[in-house]
Amino acid sequence: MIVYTDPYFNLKQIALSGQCFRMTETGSGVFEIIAKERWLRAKQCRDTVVFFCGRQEFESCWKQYFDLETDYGAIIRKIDSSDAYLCRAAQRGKGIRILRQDLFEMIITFLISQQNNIPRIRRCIENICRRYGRLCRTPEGREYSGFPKPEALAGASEQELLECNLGYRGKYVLDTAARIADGRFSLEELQKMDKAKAQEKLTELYGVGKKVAACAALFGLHHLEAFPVDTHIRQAVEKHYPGGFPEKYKEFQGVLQQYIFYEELFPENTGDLG
DNA sequence: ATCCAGGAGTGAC
DNA sequence: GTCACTCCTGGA
Repeated sequence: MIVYTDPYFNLKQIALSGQCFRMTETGSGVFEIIAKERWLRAKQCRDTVVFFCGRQEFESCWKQYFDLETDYGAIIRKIDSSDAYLCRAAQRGKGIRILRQDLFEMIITFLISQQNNIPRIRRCIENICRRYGRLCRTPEGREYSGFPKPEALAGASEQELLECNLGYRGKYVLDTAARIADGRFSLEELQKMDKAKAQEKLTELYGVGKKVAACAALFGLHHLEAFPVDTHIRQAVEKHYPGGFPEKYKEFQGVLQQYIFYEELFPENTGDLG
Protein backbone atom coordinates (compact mmCIF):
# COMPACT_ATOMS: atom_id res chain seq x y z
CA MET A 1 0.00 0.00 0.00
CA ILE A 2 1.13 3.47 -0.94
CA VAL A 3 0.59 6.69 0.96
CA TYR A 4 0.47 9.84 -1.13
CA THR A 5 -0.15 13.38 0.04
CA ASP A 6 -1.05 16.28 -2.25
CA PRO A 7 -3.45 19.19 -1.63
CA TYR A 8 -4.34 19.08 -5.34
CA PHE A 9 -5.69 15.56 -5.32
CA ASN A 10 -9.20 14.74 -4.20
CA LEU A 11 -10.91 11.51 -5.17
CA LYS A 12 -14.41 12.70 -4.44
CA GLN A 13 -14.02 15.76 -6.61
CA ILE A 14 -12.62 13.64 -9.40
CA ALA A 15 -15.53 11.22 -9.07
CA LEU A 16 -17.98 14.12 -9.36
CA SER A 17 -16.18 15.84 -12.18
CA GLY A 18 -17.82 13.70 -14.83
CA GLN A 19 -14.70 12.35 -16.49
CA CYS A 20 -14.78 8.86 -15.00
CA PHE A 21 -17.92 6.77 -14.75
CA ARG A 22 -16.37 3.68 -13.18
CA MET A 23 -15.32 5.24 -9.92
CA THR A 24 -17.61 4.67 -6.99
CA GLU A 25 -17.49 5.59 -3.35
CA THR A 26 -18.02 2.39 -1.40
CA GLY A 27 -17.50 3.86 2.05
CA SER A 28 -16.66 7.26 3.45
CA GLY A 29 -13.58 8.36 1.56
CA VAL A 30 -13.13 4.89 0.09
CA PHE A 31 -13.27 4.63 -3.69
CA GLU A 32 -13.07 1.77 -6.12
CA ILE A 33 -11.88 2.52 -9.61
CA ILE A 34 -11.96 0.36 -12.72
CA ALA A 35 -9.86 1.43 -15.69
CA LYS A 36 -9.57 -0.82 -18.72
CA GLU A 37 -9.16 -4.18 -16.98
CA ARG A 38 -7.55 -2.90 -13.81
CA TRP A 39 -9.12 -2.38 -10.44
CA LEU A 40 -8.05 -0.22 -7.53
CA ARG A 41 -9.24 0.65 -4.06
CA ALA A 42 -8.07 3.91 -2.53
CA LYS A 43 -8.96 5.79 0.60
CA GLN A 44 -8.73 9.49 1.15
CA CYS A 45 -8.40 11.39 4.40
CA ARG A 46 -7.90 15.13 3.92
CA ASP A 47 -4.89 15.62 1.66
CA THR A 48 -3.71 12.06 1.92
CA VAL A 49 -4.67 9.17 -0.31
CA VAL A 50 -3.84 5.59 0.51
CA PHE A 51 -3.57 3.34 -2.53
CA PHE A 52 -4.28 -0.28 -1.72
CA CYS A 53 -1.81 -1.71 -4.18
CA GLY A 54 1.88 -2.46 -4.39
CA ARG A 55 4.66 -0.05 -5.25
CA GLN A 56 5.14 -1.64 -8.62
CA GLU A 57 1.50 -1.25 -9.65
CA PHE A 58 1.36 2.28 -8.29
CA GLU A 59 4.43 3.33 -10.25
CA SER A 60 3.56 1.62 -13.50
CA CYS A 61 -0.16 2.30 -13.55
CA TRP A 62 -1.97 4.49 -11.06
CA LYS A 63 0.58 7.26 -10.69
CA GLN A 64 0.19 7.94 -14.36
CA TYR A 65 -3.56 7.32 -14.39
CA PHE A 66 -4.15 10.01 -11.77
CA ASP A 67 -1.64 12.30 -13.51
CA LEU A 68 0.33 12.72 -10.30
CA GLU A 69 3.36 14.12 -12.11
CA THR A 70 1.54 17.25 -13.23
CA ASP A 71 1.63 20.30 -10.96
CA TYR A 72 -1.96 21.50 -10.76
CA GLY A 73 -1.03 24.17 -8.25
CA ALA A 74 1.10 25.75 -10.97
CA ILE A 75 -1.88 25.78 -13.32
CA ILE A 76 -4.12 27.38 -10.72
CA ARG A 77 -1.50 30.05 -10.03
CA LYS A 78 -1.75 31.11 -13.67
CA ILE A 79 -5.33 32.21 -13.17
CA ASP A 80 -5.78 35.96 -13.29
CA SER A 81 -6.23 37.08 -9.68
CA SER A 82 -8.79 39.67 -10.81
CA ASP A 83 -11.03 36.89 -12.11
CA ALA A 84 -12.98 36.21 -8.93
CA TYR A 85 -15.27 33.62 -10.52
CA LEU A 86 -12.47 31.46 -11.89
CA CYS A 87 -10.38 31.81 -8.74
CA ARG A 88 -13.27 30.62 -6.64
CA ALA A 89 -14.08 27.74 -8.98
CA ALA A 90 -10.46 26.61 -9.01
CA GLN A 91 -10.17 26.89 -5.26
CA ARG A 92 -13.25 24.80 -4.75
CA GLY A 93 -12.31 22.18 -7.31
CA LYS A 94 -8.57 22.18 -6.83
CA GLY A 95 -8.52 18.46 -6.07
CA ILE A 96 -9.63 17.63 -9.61
CA ARG A 97 -7.03 16.24 -11.99
CA ILE A 98 -7.37 15.23 -15.62
CA LEU A 99 -7.12 11.46 -15.50
CA ARG A 100 -5.11 9.73 -18.20
CA GLN A 101 -7.76 7.33 -19.33
CA ASP A 102 -7.90 4.91 -22.23
CA LEU A 103 -8.78 6.56 -25.52
CA PHE A 104 -11.14 3.89 -26.80
CA GLU A 105 -12.91 3.79 -23.46
CA MET A 106 -13.36 7.56 -23.56
CA ILE A 107 -14.73 7.61 -27.09
CA ILE A 108 -17.36 5.00 -26.26
CA THR A 109 -18.13 6.51 -22.87
CA PHE A 110 -18.79 9.96 -24.26
CA LEU A 111 -20.74 8.62 -27.22
CA ILE A 112 -23.05 7.12 -24.62
CA SER A 113 -23.09 10.31 -22.57
CA GLN A 114 -24.79 12.38 -25.23
CA GLN A 115 -28.29 13.61 -24.35
CA ASN A 116 -28.07 11.40 -21.30
CA ASN A 117 -27.86 11.70 -17.52
CA ILE A 118 -25.12 10.47 -15.24
CA PRO A 119 -26.86 7.57 -13.44
CA ARG A 120 -27.99 6.17 -16.74
CA ILE A 121 -24.58 6.65 -18.37
CA ARG A 122 -23.18 4.55 -15.53
CA ARG A 123 -25.74 1.82 -16.08
CA CYS A 124 -25.13 1.76 -19.83
CA ILE A 125 -21.39 1.40 -19.31
CA GLU A 126 -21.76 -1.33 -16.70
CA ASN A 127 -24.10 -3.16 -19.05
CA ILE A 128 -21.68 -3.20 -21.97
CA CYS A 129 -18.79 -4.08 -19.66
CA ARG A 130 -20.66 -7.05 -18.22
CA ARG A 131 -21.68 -8.23 -21.64
CA TYR A 132 -18.54 -7.61 -23.70
CA GLY A 133 -15.77 -6.98 -21.19
CA ARG A 134 -13.37 -9.54 -19.77
CA LEU A 135 -14.41 -11.03 -16.45
CA CYS A 136 -11.78 -10.19 -13.85
CA ARG A 137 -11.33 -10.61 -10.11
CA THR A 138 -10.17 -8.24 -7.42
CA PRO A 139 -7.35 -9.43 -5.14
CA GLU A 140 -10.10 -10.45 -2.71
CA GLY A 141 -11.74 -12.58 -5.37
CA ARG A 142 -14.72 -10.38 -6.18
CA GLU A 143 -15.77 -10.31 -9.81
CA TYR A 144 -15.78 -7.25 -12.00
CA SER A 145 -15.80 -6.61 -15.71
CA GLY A 146 -13.13 -4.79 -17.63
CA PHE A 147 -13.97 -2.32 -20.36
CA PRO A 148 -14.59 -4.16 -23.64
CA LYS A 149 -11.98 -4.22 -26.38
CA PRO A 150 -12.95 -2.69 -29.74
CA GLU A 151 -13.23 -6.16 -31.33
CA ALA A 152 -15.59 -7.36 -28.60
CA LEU A 153 -17.90 -4.38 -28.99
CA ALA A 154 -17.71 -4.59 -32.75
CA GLY A 155 -19.10 -8.10 -32.47
CA ALA A 156 -22.27 -6.87 -30.80
CA SER A 157 -25.56 -6.41 -32.60
CA GLU A 158 -27.67 -3.30 -32.54
CA GLN A 159 -30.38 -5.29 -30.80
CA GLU A 160 -27.98 -6.33 -28.02
CA LEU A 161 -26.84 -2.77 -27.49
CA LEU A 162 -30.47 -1.74 -27.25
CA GLU A 163 -30.80 -4.31 -24.49
CA CYS A 164 -27.83 -2.64 -22.81
CA ASN A 165 -30.04 0.45 -22.72
CA LEU A 166 -27.96 2.52 -25.11
CA GLY A 167 -31.01 3.58 -27.12
CA TYR A 168 -30.28 5.35 -30.38
CA ARG A 169 -26.61 5.63 -29.37
CA GLY A 170 -26.18 1.92 -29.96
CA LYS A 171 -25.62 2.33 -33.68
CA TYR A 172 -22.97 4.98 -33.01
CA VAL A 173 -21.11 2.67 -30.62
CA LEU A 174 -21.34 -0.26 -33.00
CA ASP A 175 -20.05 1.58 -36.04
CA THR A 176 -17.30 3.34 -34.11
CA ALA A 177 -16.09 0.12 -32.46
CA ALA A 178 -16.11 -1.68 -35.81
CA ARG A 179 -14.09 1.01 -37.55
CA ILE A 180 -11.51 1.04 -34.79
CA ALA A 181 -11.39 -2.76 -34.54
CA ASP A 182 -10.76 -3.36 -38.24
CA GLY A 183 -8.28 -0.53 -38.60
CA ARG A 184 -10.32 1.83 -40.77
CA PHE A 185 -9.81 4.33 -37.97
CA SER A 186 -6.44 4.33 -36.23
CA LEU A 187 -6.17 5.40 -32.62
CA GLU A 188 -2.38 5.18 -32.85
CA GLU A 189 -2.31 7.82 -35.56
CA LEU A 190 -4.51 10.01 -33.41
CA GLN A 191 -1.94 9.89 -30.61
CA LYS A 192 0.77 11.32 -32.84
CA MET A 193 -1.42 13.88 -34.53
CA ASP A 194 -1.38 17.63 -34.00
CA LYS A 195 -3.80 18.49 -31.19
CA ALA A 196 -6.29 20.56 -33.15
CA LYS A 197 -6.17 18.00 -35.93
CA ALA A 198 -6.89 15.12 -33.57
CA GLN A 199 -10.23 16.55 -32.49
CA GLU A 200 -11.23 17.19 -36.06
CA LYS A 201 -10.29 13.64 -36.96
CA LEU A 202 -12.36 12.26 -34.08
CA THR A 203 -15.50 13.88 -35.46
CA GLU A 204 -15.19 11.63 -38.51
CA LEU A 205 -16.50 8.85 -36.31
CA TYR A 206 -20.23 8.22 -36.56
CA GLY A 207 -21.93 9.88 -33.60
CA VAL A 208 -18.92 11.97 -32.58
CA GLY A 209 -19.46 15.71 -32.76
CA LYS A 210 -17.44 18.56 -31.31
CA LYS A 211 -18.41 17.96 -27.71
CA VAL A 212 -17.69 14.24 -27.66
CA ALA A 213 -14.45 14.81 -29.59
CA ALA A 214 -13.32 17.37 -27.03
CA CYS A 215 -14.06 14.99 -24.15
CA ALA A 216 -12.18 12.16 -25.85
CA ALA A 217 -9.20 14.44 -26.52
CA LEU A 218 -9.13 15.84 -22.99
CA PHE A 219 -9.60 12.61 -21.07
CA GLY A 220 -8.26 10.07 -23.56
CA LEU A 221 -5.37 11.98 -25.16
CA HIS A 222 -4.66 14.35 -22.28
CA HIS A 223 -4.90 17.34 -24.58
CA LEU A 224 -5.35 19.99 -21.90
CA GLU A 225 -6.44 22.62 -24.40
CA ALA A 226 -9.52 20.59 -25.34
CA PHE A 227 -12.53 22.47 -23.99
CA PRO A 228 -15.76 20.49 -24.00
CA VAL A 229 -18.76 22.80 -24.12
CA ASP A 230 -22.02 21.39 -22.80
CA THR A 231 -25.10 23.31 -21.77
CA HIS A 232 -23.74 24.09 -18.30
CA ILE A 233 -20.40 25.32 -19.56
CA ARG A 234 -22.04 27.32 -22.33
CA GLN A 235 -24.31 29.09 -19.83
CA ALA A 236 -21.44 29.76 -17.43
CA VAL A 237 -19.23 31.13 -20.18
CA GLU A 238 -22.03 33.33 -21.53
CA LYS A 239 -22.62 34.68 -18.06
CA HIS A 240 -19.05 35.26 -16.89
CA TYR A 241 -17.20 35.73 -20.18
CA PRO A 242 -19.52 37.50 -22.63
CA GLY A 243 -16.56 38.08 -24.95
CA GLY A 244 -15.69 34.38 -24.94
CA PHE A 245 -13.42 32.38 -22.65
CA PRO A 246 -10.03 34.16 -22.34
CA GLU A 247 -7.53 33.16 -25.01
CA LYS A 248 -4.63 33.36 -22.56
CA TYR A 249 -5.75 30.11 -20.93
CA LYS A 250 -5.80 28.19 -24.17
CA GLU A 251 -3.10 25.64 -23.45
CA PHE A 252 -4.69 24.39 -20.22
CA GLN A 253 -8.29 25.51 -20.58
CA GLY A 254 -9.50 21.90 -20.31
CA VAL A 255 -8.42 21.88 -16.67
CA LEU A 256 -10.24 25.15 -16.05
CA GLN A 257 -13.31 23.72 -17.75
CA GLN A 258 -13.33 21.02 -15.07
CA TYR A 259 -13.24 23.59 -12.27
CA ILE A 260 -16.08 25.53 -13.89
CA PHE A 261 -18.10 22.37 -14.41
CA TYR A 262 -17.65 21.37 -10.78
CA GLU A 263 -18.54 24.85 -9.55
CA GLU A 264 -21.70 24.98 -11.67
CA LEU A 265 -22.96 21.50 -10.86
CA PHE A 266 -21.95 21.30 -7.23
CA PRO A 267 -22.23 24.76 -5.74
CA GLU A 268 -21.74 25.37 -2.00
CA ASN A 269 -21.44 22.38 0.31
CA THR A 270 -22.26 19.46 -1.91
CA GLY A 271 -19.39 17.21 -2.82
CA ASP A 272 -16.84 18.85 -0.59
CA LEU A 273 -13.82 17.23 0.94
CA GLY A 274 -14.21 13.65 2.05
C1' DA B 1 -48.10 15.52 -18.68
C1' DT B 2 -44.37 17.74 -21.00
C1' DC B 3 -39.77 18.70 -20.85
C1' DC B 4 -35.09 18.05 -20.79
C1' DA B 5 -30.53 15.74 -19.71
C1' DG B 6 -23.02 16.76 -20.04
C1' DG B 7 -25.45 15.80 -28.68
C1' DA B 8 -25.35 14.47 -33.30
C1' DG B 9 -27.24 13.12 -37.95
C1' DT B 10 -30.09 14.37 -41.55
C1' DG B 11 -32.48 17.01 -44.91
C1' DA B 12 -34.35 21.62 -46.29
C1' DC B 13 -33.50 26.05 -47.36
C1' DG C 1 -23.86 27.63 -43.08
C1' DT C 2 -27.94 27.52 -40.31
C1' DC C 3 -32.30 25.88 -38.88
C1' DA C 4 -35.83 22.25 -37.42
C1' DC C 5 -36.63 17.83 -36.48
C1' DT C 6 -35.59 13.34 -34.76
C1' DC C 7 -33.27 9.84 -32.15
C1' DC C 8 -34.03 6.00 -26.74
C1' DT C 9 -34.89 6.54 -21.96
C1' DG C 10 -35.81 7.98 -17.31
C1' DG C 11 -36.27 11.34 -13.91
C1' DA C 12 -38.21 15.86 -12.47
